[in-house]
Amino acid sequence: MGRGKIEIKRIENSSNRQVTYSKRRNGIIKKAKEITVLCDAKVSLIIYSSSGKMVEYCSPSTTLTEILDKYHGQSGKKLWDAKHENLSNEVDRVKKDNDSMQVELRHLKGEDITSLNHVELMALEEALENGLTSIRDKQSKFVDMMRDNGKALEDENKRLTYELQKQQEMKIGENVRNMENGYHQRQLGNYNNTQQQIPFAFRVQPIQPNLQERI
Amino acid sequence: MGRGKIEIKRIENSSNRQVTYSKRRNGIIKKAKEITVLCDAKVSLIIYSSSGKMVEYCSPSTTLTEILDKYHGQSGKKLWDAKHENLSNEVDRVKKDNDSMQVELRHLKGEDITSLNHVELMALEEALENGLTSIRDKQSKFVDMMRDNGKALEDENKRLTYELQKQQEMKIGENVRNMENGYHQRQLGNYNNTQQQIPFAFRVQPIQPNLQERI
DNA sequence: AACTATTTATAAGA
DNA sequence: TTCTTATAAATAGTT
Repeated sequence: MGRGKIEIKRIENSSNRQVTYSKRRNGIIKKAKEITVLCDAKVSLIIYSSSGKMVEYCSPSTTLTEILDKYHGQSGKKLWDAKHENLSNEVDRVKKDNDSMQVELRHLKGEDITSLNHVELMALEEALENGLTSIRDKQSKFVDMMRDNGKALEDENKRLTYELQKQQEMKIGENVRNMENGYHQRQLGNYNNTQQQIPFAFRVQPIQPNLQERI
Repeated sequence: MGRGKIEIKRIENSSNRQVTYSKRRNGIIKKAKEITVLCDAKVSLIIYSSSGKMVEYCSPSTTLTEILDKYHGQSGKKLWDAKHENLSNEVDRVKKDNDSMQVELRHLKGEDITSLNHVELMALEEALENGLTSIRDKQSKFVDMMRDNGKALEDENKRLTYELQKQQEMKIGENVRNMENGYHQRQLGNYNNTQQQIPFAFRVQPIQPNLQERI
């Protein structure tokens, strides 16, 4: 039905194919609607283009779910039963895994071990010892790090204290010289309040400990 | 398309409706086949007549299940009933449990602990120590039991040896008396083969250690 | 189910 | 994509 007759085989020209697809897709959907109205039929129609785009028609009197339910009943084919079974199996499998892990965990925590034999207990003991070793290792690294850090802070503290002392002494010396020279001092504060008298660039900044690991 | 134009509304005459249904149903299926071939499309078409009879077409390149999978993904509508939803959820939930147990197990085995902080490590260490304590406790009970059992066996052995000795001596004394009395001895065996000469009730039975727990 | 007049769908072109 | 139109195809009513 068109300017020329066409053979029913794949249209090789892709834009022609696309055009024909749109036209015929609309045609089929129209036909589906018509048979639904004319003949009281129920139709479910799902079409994917070669590019994967989907269009769907389902008679307004029903739903896809309902149609598929009937389909399931009449065709005898398993549609989602297979899926259901798969899911069920997966649940079972995962639950089994779960249980065995739960048992393992309880054993590692020293619970429910009455049923274990000597060899199993030995293995458990070894696993626990290994775990403990790893964790204590990690802990001791942590402690080392803290100690090193503390030491570094201490050293920095000493250095800063020394710097402050020096600055303070310098300042006092200068003031004394200024006073000796008859220089007018506007600054009348306590000389012990050293922070006020040190230029900003020399003020103590909190150091940022280079903790690579969380505390 | 026919001898006359028809309005698209339900055909009241039921036999006309049935005839039109057959014709148009075939027409749609033909169209579905054609678009499948011409345009590389995938089509799922399910039609129910008003009497409930079903026909189905599905492009040969695919399956209804596959189409419905895609549909499920693209439309976002849930075709699978509550049952499936529940199962899906359960799978997810159980998998989540699984994952967290897996992590816990690995931690207890001293693996993947870089991400843990000090407090978490302390907790882990404590758990491991508790586990180790339980298991060593159990182990030592087991050793005690073995030792007790060994001791019991030893004592029993001594008692039995003593009994045997006594029986043997009694037997010899009896035989000697018999010989002195001129009693005919049919039995000419070696007297050291004591087992043969002790009444059944006195024979040594292997004792069954009362091990309530498996070894 | 077959026939066929007519309507409808659509291929090709714009 | 959309419109146009010649033609193929579908089908309503009839036999």
